[in-house]
Parts: sequence; C-alpha cells; structure tokens
Amino acid sequence: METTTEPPESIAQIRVVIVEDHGVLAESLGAALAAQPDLTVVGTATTPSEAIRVVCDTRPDVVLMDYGLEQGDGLLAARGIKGVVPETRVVIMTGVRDETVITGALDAGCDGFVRKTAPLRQLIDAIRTAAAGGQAFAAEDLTVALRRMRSAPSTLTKREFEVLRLMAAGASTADMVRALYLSPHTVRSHVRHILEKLGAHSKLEAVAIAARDGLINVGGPEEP
Amino acid sequence: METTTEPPESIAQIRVVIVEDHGVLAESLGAALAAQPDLTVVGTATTPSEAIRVVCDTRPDVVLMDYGLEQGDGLLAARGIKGVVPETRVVIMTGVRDETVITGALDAGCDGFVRKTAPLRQLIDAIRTAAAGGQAFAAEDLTVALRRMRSAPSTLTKREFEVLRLMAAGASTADMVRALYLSPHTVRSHVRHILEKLGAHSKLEAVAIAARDGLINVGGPEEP
DNA sequence: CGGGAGTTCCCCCAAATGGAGGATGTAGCC
DNA sequence: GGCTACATCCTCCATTTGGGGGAACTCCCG
Repeated sequence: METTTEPPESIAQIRVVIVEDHGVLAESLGAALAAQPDLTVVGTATTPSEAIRVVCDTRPDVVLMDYGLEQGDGLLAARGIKGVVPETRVVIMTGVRDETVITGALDAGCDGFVRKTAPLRQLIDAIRTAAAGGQAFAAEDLTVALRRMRSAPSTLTKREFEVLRLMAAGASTADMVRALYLSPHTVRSHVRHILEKLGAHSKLEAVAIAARDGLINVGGPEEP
Repeated sequence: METTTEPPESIAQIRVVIVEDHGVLAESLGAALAAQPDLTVVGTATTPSEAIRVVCDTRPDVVLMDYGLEQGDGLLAARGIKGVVPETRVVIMTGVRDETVITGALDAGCDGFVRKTAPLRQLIDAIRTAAAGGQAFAAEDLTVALRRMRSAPSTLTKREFEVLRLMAAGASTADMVRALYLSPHTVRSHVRHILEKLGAHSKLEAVAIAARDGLINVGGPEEP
C-alpha cells in the first residue's frame, strides 16, 4: 500500500480492534491496516457483545466499529466499550447515507466517523487522529448533521417510536392495540402525535418521512 | 494473507476488475486480492457506466461487482458488461439480506454470488471458480431464492408498481391522482389490486410487505 | 411544591380507506 | 374471431383514519 498523508516515523504502535460482521471487509481491511507500519490489528469481533469482550481482553488504542451490525447497533456497542474501558478510542464506520448516524456517534462519545465510500487513507488518518486524542469528523458530515438537527426537531418519545416502528411494519391500529396492550384511543393518540411531529397527514406518509430521515430502518433489504 | 483452500501453482494470472463505490472496501479488498499469487487487480470502478468502460479497456477475466452501488444497480451493470464483453465472468457481492438479489444475479447471467458477511476466502474461491468457467453460488443461497420464487408470485403490473412506489413515498390517493392524471376511482382500483396480490389489508401493510420482499426500495438511508 | 412532559384514556365528526360488485375499451395471443 | 390481461372508470357501504378537543395519572426537575 501507499503511505498516507501522515506516515509516522516513530515505532509507537497503534493497537486496533476491528468490529465488522462483513467477513470480506473485515479480513481485507485487517490486511490493509496491518500493512501500515504504525498499525497493529490485535483483535476482531462481529457482534456488540463480542466487541466488548475483545476490547476487555486486548485493551486496544482504537476500535474501528461498523455502524451496521446484523446483531445490534454499532453505536450501542460503542457506548458499551466507552462504559467499560473509557480510554478506548472509537471510530465509527458506516455505509449508509444517514445523517442521524453521525449525531448518534457524537452522542455516544465516539472519536471519529468515516464513511465507507471514503478512500482508505481517510480511514487510516481517522484512526491515527483518534489514537492521538483528536476528533476525526469530516467537516461536511458535521454540517449535514447540524442542518438536520436544526431542521428536524423530531423529538419522538419512546412510546411514539414504538408505535412508529409498528406502523412501519404495516401494523394497523388494531394490531398495535394487541401488540402494546393499550386502548385503541391511546394508540390513535400516539399516532396523531407522530403525524403532528413529522408533519405527515397519514400513517403512510409518516412512515415514508421517517424512513427518509433515517428515524427508522424499514424492514427487508437494507444494510444499516 | 494466508493461502486459500485451492492455492494454484500455475502462473496463470486471473485479471480482476473491482466495482465498488465504498472506497474503504474497494482499496482494502484490492490489496487483499493482489496479495493472492494468482490474482491481479487490473482496474476499479465505482459506477455502472465506469465499470463498463473499464471492462472494455482492460478486458478482465472476472469482474467483482458490488450489488449496492449508489449510482445504479450492480445487476444492471452486470447485464451491461455481459452485453458488451460476454466472455467476462461476473461475481456479485452483496451486503443485503435480500433473496431477490440472487435471483436477479442468476437472471443477469452472473457467474458467482458472495455475501459480504462471508469470509474472504470464500470470495477468492468464487473468483477462481468463475474464472475457471464454473458457477460460484452457495447452495444455501440458491435454496432460499427458490423458496421465495415459489412463495411470492407477486405479479404486479407496471401500473401497479407505479402506484406501489408512490404509496411507499407516502402519497395519498389524492396525491397519486395528481401524479398519474387518473380518476380517484382508478387509483383506488389499482390500490385494491395491489392489496389483494400482496395479501395486505392496508396501504401501509402493502408497503411494508413490498419493502420486506424487496419489491421496492424504500426511500432514505438504505444501501441496496 | 408547582409545572412540564409523557402516557393513558375518552368524546365528536368529516374524510379517507377497504372491500364488494360491475362496466368499458384496448392490446396481445392462440 | 374469441379470449385474456390490463387499464380505466363507476356505485354502494362499513370501517378506519385524521383532526379537533379534553382529562386523568405518573414522573422528573427546578
């Protein structure tokens, strides 16, 4: 591989753990990072729980965390790691064009954010920046996140999110009544609040808006 | 990297083009494949059109094609490549859990199918198998695809698909009337046929089923 | 302790939707 | 020429939904 913008000459090794459930990417990425003179891959994991265990065992400098894990949320795993070994630096890696991921990453106390569409060099730089104690967020990502935070105050409550997710699954009011053990009046009340907050005029539109804004992951062929 | 299950000893080089818009994966994968003694990466592309151009220029043995490209469909690109340079072998790589991808890959005349969750060795084996003239589809994937093809005959007409896509965008009947220049009666008629064919009892449920089965791509943060 | 947010439940009513049926014209197929 | 599929439009009716109120109760925070 070619050198990056900042090829460190010191022998200070950055110990990296890769959390990624796509074997193809995990392995090739591991090889690519290992080819860097200052990076050492000391462990890998494919699930949040495995990630925390590996981090406890290996005490890496940086965790490279995929956002879209099959079994759970990368940000949740990041929170867990920060809770158990707070000095661990976490760089989130995502393939989705979802502005809420970066706000979530900031909220979870992550130290870097890289899109999978970015060149590899950018990822390596982010790892080095995070390891050095810096924050590796692209200015473009931050501005997008800020714009969304201003424009969409979408402050849905927990219950409303539950209802929204059920709606996205195609549930009728009666279905939600059965699922949540509530009165139809209550479900309808939640629905109306959701419509109001999202600016929708139907459940269908609400789900479409929520899907567009990344509030929910619509079932089926998606890769978060 | 380590050798695979079938480390060829002949010097016959397999020329590979990688089509992948995730720079991180494209680059690290390129490095990992190049480390194989029998594989040579002769080109990369990030869009379908670029892919076809690169294939024309470099005439590779195998094209490693990501299904989920931002700008267009990997299967469409595969079709284009097969049309222009039919002897090219195409291996589809996908991260989504969508059974329709594999049927589409078979339909497009692809020669291999690998999930990103698979180990790297499996991908490399698929490339070698495809280059040797074989078909590299996992038995598990084929059975799943067959099961779906039997269970979901979902024969929506063109017009019904148009209506379905509008529904997924959150359009009301009135919106669709304006969008399609039809009578509300006609739109409602199409909607009812869609509900019947999908086994849904509401527009919301129909969209959820369609999204689950990969009939439509629901807007927003998805990575097909 | 007071106030706000959240959850739960209730009322009313107009509009949209789901579900049933039929009618017309057009296009392609055997 | 018939037949079938498709698209278009229609009627009728029961149910659901959207939109507007309000009223408890809990919990948390200042």
